[in-house]
Amino acid sequence: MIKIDIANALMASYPCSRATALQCVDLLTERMKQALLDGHRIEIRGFGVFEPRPRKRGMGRNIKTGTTVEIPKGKSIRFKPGKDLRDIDME
Amino acid sequence: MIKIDIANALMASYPCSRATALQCVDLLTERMKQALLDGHRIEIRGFGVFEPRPRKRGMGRNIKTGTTVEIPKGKSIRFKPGKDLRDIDME
DNA sequence: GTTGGCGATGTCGATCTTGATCATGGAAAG
DNA sequence: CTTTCCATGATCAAGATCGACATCGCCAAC
Repeated sequence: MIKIDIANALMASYPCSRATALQCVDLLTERMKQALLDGHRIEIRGFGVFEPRPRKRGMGRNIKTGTTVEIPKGKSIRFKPGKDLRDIDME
Repeated sequence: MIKIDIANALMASYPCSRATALQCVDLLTERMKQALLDGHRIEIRGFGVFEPRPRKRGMGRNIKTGTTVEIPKGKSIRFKPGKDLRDIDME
């Protein structure tokens, strides 16, 4: 599923042009992205929680060099699936 | 940031009632949730990728019992931040 | 059709995950 | 807007998983 599919889902419930639907999706993702970059946690009950976390790890590995490289950045976004998404049964 | 904040952001760009904005957000999250439960990967360039992954682990630990408990489930949703969200500098 | 974000690879250690419970607060109803 | 409801956070331990880097191919986005 890509952005267009989400837009189509929106169009199905709220009749509007595809361009409008895409802009809507883009707007929401952009807002969420900005909020995360701003360090805010996004919590959507029943879906999940996006949370910016400081990364404590400080090392990685480079294939070609084979040496341990330091990880300069110290943040990452963690997504914690909500109740509905955690209740997945393996098929 | 919670659902209402996202709805407000939508209302700011697309004048509509709060109820409509909330329904819109709820609709999108619901669609994404269903897609994930259906095993589909959701890829939004520049934001991130939601991907259902089979969990290979099969054990954990329970505090109260203090015993090793088996993890029955074998799936979880992984969110991989896109380029814009990975480029976070620690403040 | 063109651009460029994203996946996979390999290593190795820090991180995450699962479960149950109480408290907090997101979410929905009056 | 206020109140109620129930999902979510933290916790403990052990073990599996993720992550970063660089590059090419692929596909999302324009």
